[in-house]
Amino acid sequence: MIEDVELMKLKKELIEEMGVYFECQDMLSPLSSRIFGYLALAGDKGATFDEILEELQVSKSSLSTNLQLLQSMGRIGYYTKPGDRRRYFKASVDNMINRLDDKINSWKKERELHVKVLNYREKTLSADDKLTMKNRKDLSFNKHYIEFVDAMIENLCKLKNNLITVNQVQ
Amino acid sequence: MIEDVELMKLKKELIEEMGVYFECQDMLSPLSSRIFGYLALAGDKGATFDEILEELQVSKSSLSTNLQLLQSMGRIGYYTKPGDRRRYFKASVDNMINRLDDKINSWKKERELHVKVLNYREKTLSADDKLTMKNRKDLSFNKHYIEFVDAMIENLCKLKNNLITVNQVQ
DNA sequence: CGTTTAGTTCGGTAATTACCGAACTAAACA
DNA sequence: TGTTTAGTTCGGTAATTACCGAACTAAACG
Repeated sequence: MIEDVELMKLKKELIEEMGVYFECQDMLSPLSSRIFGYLALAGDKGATFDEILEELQVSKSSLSTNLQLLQSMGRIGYYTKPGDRRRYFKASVDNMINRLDDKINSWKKERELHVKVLNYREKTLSADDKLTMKNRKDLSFNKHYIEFVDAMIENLCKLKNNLITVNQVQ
Repeated sequence: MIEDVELMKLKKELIEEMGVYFECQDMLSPLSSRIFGYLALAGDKGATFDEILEELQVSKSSLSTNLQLLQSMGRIGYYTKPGDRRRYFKASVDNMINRLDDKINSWKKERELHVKVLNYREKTLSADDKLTMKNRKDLSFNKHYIEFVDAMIENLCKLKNNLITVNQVQ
C-alpha cells in the first residue's frame, strides 16, 4: 500500500473525527477513541504496537494502558503470527458486534428505568390527579415510550443477528 | 401528595439510578443527570428551584449552572404561574423528543463515519487485496452495517413521529 | 549469557471538571 | 424605600482523568 501525502492527511482527519465521536458516544478516553478509530481504518490486518505509536505519537505507557482498556471492554482484540513476537491489534467484526450489544443493553436499561418511573408516578398521583387531561396524556406518553423502546430493542437484536449471519457465511 | 418514608426512599434510589444512567448515556454531569432524573419523576407539574435544592442538597450556584446547561441542551424547560415569581422547571414531552432527536443525529453521524471509513478502505486496498476472502468479507460487513444503521435511523424517525402524533391528540 | 524486542507497571503531574461560597441583580412586596 | 424572594455570576478549590517517563519483565535471538 502506497501512502501518498494526501491519503495520510485524510487518514489523520478521519482518525480525529472518529476520535471525537467515540469519545462522546462511547465514553472512551481521547486516546482510546483515537486508537479505535485508527484500528477501524486499519481493517482486517490490524496494526502493531509500534505502528499505532508512530501514527498517534503518544507514549508507550499510555498506549499500553489504553489498549488494555479497549480489550477489557471487548472493543478490540489481537492476533499473532508464528515467528513474530508482535501483537496485531484489531477491531474485528466480533468486536463491532460487542459494541452493538452494549447499545442493546443500554436500551434495555432505559426501558427498565421508564417502567420504574411510570410505576412511581402512578403510585404518587392521587385518584383525582389521574383524571386530569395533562396527567393522563403524560402517563400515556410514558406507556407509548416503553412500547417504542421495545420496538427499538427488537430491531437492534434482529439486525445484530443479521450481521452475525452475514459474517458467518463461509 | 403524601410523602411517606418508604416512597421517599424509593424516590432517592430512582434518582440515583437514573443519575448514573444519564451520566454515562447522555454525557451529563453528575448533578445535571440527577436533576433530570428528579424532573422525570416530578412529571407534568415540574418542580421549583427550592424543591430541587431541597431534594438534591446542593448549592444554589451549582443548581443554577446545571439548570441552565440542561435548558441550553433542550433537555428541560420551565413555565411560570401568574402572581408567582418562581419558575417551574420540567422535562416535558417536547424535551423527551429533543433527546430522541439527539440520538437520531448520533446514528446519522455514525452512518457518515462508516461511509467515510468504507471509502478510505476501498481506496487503500490494492486490487489484489480486494480479492482475498478476508477483505471481501470485511468490506461487505461494512456495507451491511451501513444498511443496518439506515434501518435504525428510519425506525427512530418513525417512532419519534408516532410519539409526536400521540402527544398532539387533543 | 548478554542484548534486543515488545510491551507493562508504577509514581507523578498537568489538565479538566464539578462543585462550592460569597457577593450580586432584578423583580416584587410592605 | 428598604426588604424579601428567586435566582445568577464569579473566583476559587477539590477531585478526577489523561497522560507521561523511567524502570521493569519476559521472551527470543545471537
